[in-house]
Amino acid sequence: MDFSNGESGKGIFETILDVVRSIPCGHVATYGQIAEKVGTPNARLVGYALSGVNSRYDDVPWHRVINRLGKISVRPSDGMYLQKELLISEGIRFDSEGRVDLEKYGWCVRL
DNA sequence: TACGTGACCAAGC
DNA sequence: AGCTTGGCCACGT
Repeated sequence: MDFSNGESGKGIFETILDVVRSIPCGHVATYGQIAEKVGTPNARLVGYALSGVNSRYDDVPWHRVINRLGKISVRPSDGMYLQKELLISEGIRFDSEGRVDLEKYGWCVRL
């Protein structure tokens, strides 16, 4: 991948990463919400961007990003256990189905 | 330039 | 909330 975007033309890639960085501690966001924040891409690109973060960036709380069902989208091979541990460390709880309460930990969606 | 891929989402059964 | 189908966009070869 060529991340040589420079300051002149920040690619959507970093744009998504920037939004992920803005996720507050102890909260989780869905791909759809991030997509909404970025304002452009489909949720699919969010997951695509994070796939790169997983192995390239370490300053992005990718573990706070989950799918619409409030479940971890990452495969066990990618570090899904790590994500669960990180979320638990933030105070987020998982149910028997490995899902998170979006109603409680959802980014700011709950009014 | 074109094809295939991907940590998704929405709608239909 | 279970499963299947279609669609969208950016990246790699």
